[in-house]
Amino acid sequence: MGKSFSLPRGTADILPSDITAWRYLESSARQFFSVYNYKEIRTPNFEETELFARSMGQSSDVVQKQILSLRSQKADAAEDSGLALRPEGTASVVRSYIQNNVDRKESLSKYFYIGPMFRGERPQKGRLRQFHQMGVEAIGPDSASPYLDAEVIALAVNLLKGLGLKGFTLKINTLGSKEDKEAFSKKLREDLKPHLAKLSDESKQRYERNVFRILDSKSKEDKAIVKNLKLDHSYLSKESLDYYTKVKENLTALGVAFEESVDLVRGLDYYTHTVFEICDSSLGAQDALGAGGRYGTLVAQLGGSDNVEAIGFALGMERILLALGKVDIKQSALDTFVIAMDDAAVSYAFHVLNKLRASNISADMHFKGGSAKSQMRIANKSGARFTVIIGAQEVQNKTVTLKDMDSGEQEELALQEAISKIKS
RNA sequence: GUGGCUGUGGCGCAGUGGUAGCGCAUCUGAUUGUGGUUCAGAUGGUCGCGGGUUCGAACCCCGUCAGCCACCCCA
Repeated sequence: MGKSFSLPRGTADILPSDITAWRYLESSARQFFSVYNYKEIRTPNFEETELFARSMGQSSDVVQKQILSLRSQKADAAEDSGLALRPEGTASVVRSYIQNNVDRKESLSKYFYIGPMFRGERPQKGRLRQFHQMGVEAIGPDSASPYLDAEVIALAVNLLKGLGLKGFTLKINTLGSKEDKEAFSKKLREDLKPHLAKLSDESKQRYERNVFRILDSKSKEDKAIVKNLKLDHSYLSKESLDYYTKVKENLTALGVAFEESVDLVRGLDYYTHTVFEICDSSLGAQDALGAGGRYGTLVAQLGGSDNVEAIGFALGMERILLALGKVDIKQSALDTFVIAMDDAAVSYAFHVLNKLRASNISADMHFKGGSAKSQMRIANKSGARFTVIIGAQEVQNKTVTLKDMDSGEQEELALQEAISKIKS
């Protein structure tokens, strides 16, 4: 026996027994994306580390602590390659958009992606180091429309509903323009200053690094202080407020229920204006099924044109699956299981197996033989609708015995007859 | 990254100092070529890994790895 290996921390095998749920999730999602006219894009699973730092924000925890860097064998052992596994999808999609000069080809591009993401966090329920997200990005000079904000949010909500989820809530907020955001950040610092001593240690750090995060602190003291600030949208420009009002009107028109939450902020720097979050309380601490928002300046920040805006969201697929619980979808059953009653019948049974498959009938058999009883047990466990029994008699008569596993009835037939019966 | 809890046959668990059991699953059998129920029997574990204490450890101690829950962070 050699050394045995186990999964790297925070990763998971998706076994055949899990696949049904995954495929259900993916195919429903693709259906929704297609209905909303979003096209699939596939980007590499790794990029230049700098891309993530510039997009998500140098100070964000994801960039500071959770990036999994690649190390080149050619370089010194200590030297990293400047490449990193992607912690999210947006940066790559925007990079690709810019690199391919898509803004010169069309005024609005609607993309979706599905794939693995990587973050070096300590694993817990709903949080893995390799996890999967599916998301949408609408990018282009024409993307600055409150209708598009509503469309993107509605797509996320309807997709989750379509999967059968019910217990989730949508929260929305606006951060305003880049200028508004800066003004708010300043105001927040001033308002919090008198309370600084009473804030939790984490929030003291947040005060310096990213004040907004204090707003969704889980500490009781912090919550009380934040509540007392009586936050509102008074720092917003009229344009930003009007835009936000439009988004809400459009959501209502689409029948999308939402909660407004002035203290909803996102951890990544690139968000401006509309932000939203979809939570499901059944999930525990990691309760965000998905989140997204508008990013007004990201494209320019990454070297694209100034007039190109974007909006998008990402959904955590493992979390959706957790929230769905046991997905009850019938597995596609095996059509037939072939049984050889004795060694002499095996080669003819093998021939029959092949004929069945050639006729597009799913079929399997147990090559190791064994008693008729044990083979029948295996056939039963396989879930096959029919058993095709081959013994001396069938070999002699060039026939097969076809047994219906539900009714238990069986009859000896020519192979062609059996095939048409299975297909009917 | 921090704290708490956990780690025993494939799975779920019991066993808290004298070298391991239970349920499910698996396999075999219950008259000659036949399943799902039932009955009888059988296989399977150096008790996550590495040290230590002890005459003796699954059980106590230390370390380590992994999982879970919370913090943190975020999808």
